[in-house]
Amino acid sequence: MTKKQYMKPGAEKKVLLEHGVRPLKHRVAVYRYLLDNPIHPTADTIYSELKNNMSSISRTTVYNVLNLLCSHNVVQEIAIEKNEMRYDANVTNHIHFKCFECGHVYDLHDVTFPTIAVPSGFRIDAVQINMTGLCPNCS
Amino acid sequence: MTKKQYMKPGAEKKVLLEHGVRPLKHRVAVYRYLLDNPIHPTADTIYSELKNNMSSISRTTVYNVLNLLCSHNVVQEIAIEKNEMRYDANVTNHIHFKCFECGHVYDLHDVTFPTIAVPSGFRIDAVQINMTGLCPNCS
DNA sequence: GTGCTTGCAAATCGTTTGCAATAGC
DNA sequence: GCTATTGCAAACGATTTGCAAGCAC
Repeated sequence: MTKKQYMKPGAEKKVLLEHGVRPLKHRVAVYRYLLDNPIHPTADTIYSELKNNMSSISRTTVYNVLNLLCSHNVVQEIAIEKNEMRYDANVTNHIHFKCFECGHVYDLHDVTFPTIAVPSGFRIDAVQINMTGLCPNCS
Repeated sequence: MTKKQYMKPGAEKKVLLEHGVRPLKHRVAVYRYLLDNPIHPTADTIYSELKNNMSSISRTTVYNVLNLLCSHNVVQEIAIEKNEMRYDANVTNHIHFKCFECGHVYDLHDVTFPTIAVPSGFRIDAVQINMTGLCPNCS
C-alpha cells in the first residue's frame, strides 16, 4: 500500500538544489522525513517526530519549510479532510485513500491514474484524486 | 461551468425526508441555498447570505445543519484547499476545479468522470477529483 | 411534556505573523 | 556584514463544544 521511497541519504540535497531550494539542515530533515515515512503526515506529526531526533526545531520552522517545499514542487499538499493538511514527498500522480475508521491515508499505487481531458480554456496545474471508505484492515 | 440545479421550491423537503432528515426551517434554508447557488460556498458564506434573508440564523446552526446534511449524504463536503471546507448540494460524481487566481471553484460537468478500478480489500464510499490551475477568465 | 434544535459565548486546533536573535556565505 | 532563516509568543480563522432557552410533535 504505502511504498517506501528509496532515495540514498545525501541525494535529497541534490533534489532540493535542483528545485532551487538551499539545502539547509531543517529543510533536509523535513524532506528526508517525508521520504522515509510516506504516511502522509500532518505538519504537527512531522514536528513531533523531528523534535525527538534533532537538537532543536520549532513548529514555525516546520510550517515554513513545508510551505517552501510545496511552492517549489518538492512535496505536495494533500487536502483530504477537514482541518488539516497532509504532506507527501511523492509528487507523481497517484491516488490517495483515506480510511474513515483508522484514519490512515494510503497510496493506491496499483490503481491506474486515469487520463482526464483538459477542458478548453483551463490551465491545469495539479490533479488530486482522493477516495474515502474502509481499508482492508478495518473491514 | 456552474450549472444551476432546477429543483422546484418545496421539493427539497421531500429530499430531506427521503434521507431521514426532518425538514426544519433552517435545514431547508441551507439546502435550498446550496441548490440555488452551486458555487461551492464555505459555511461562513452560507451564514452571511442566509443572515440577510432570514429573521434569525446563527453560525452554529449553519455548521450543525451542514454536518447533519453531510452525514445523511444530502450534500457533500469538498476539501479542495487549506483552512476551509466547501459544500455542494450536487452529490453525483463530478470534477472540481479551483482557480488559484480568483479562488472560484468550478464544476467540470463536461469532463467525463473516469471509472477507477476498486483495489481489492478496500470499500470505496466516495471519490473526489480536484484540479487546480488557472481558469479561462484569469488566463 | 419530552426530546431535539437553536444560539450565544468560550474553547479548540491548525496555521500564520511580528519581530528579535541567529546562522549561512 | 548583509541577508535569509529560525523560533518564540501572539494573533487568526475555521470549526466545535457547553449549556441554557426555545421549538416540534
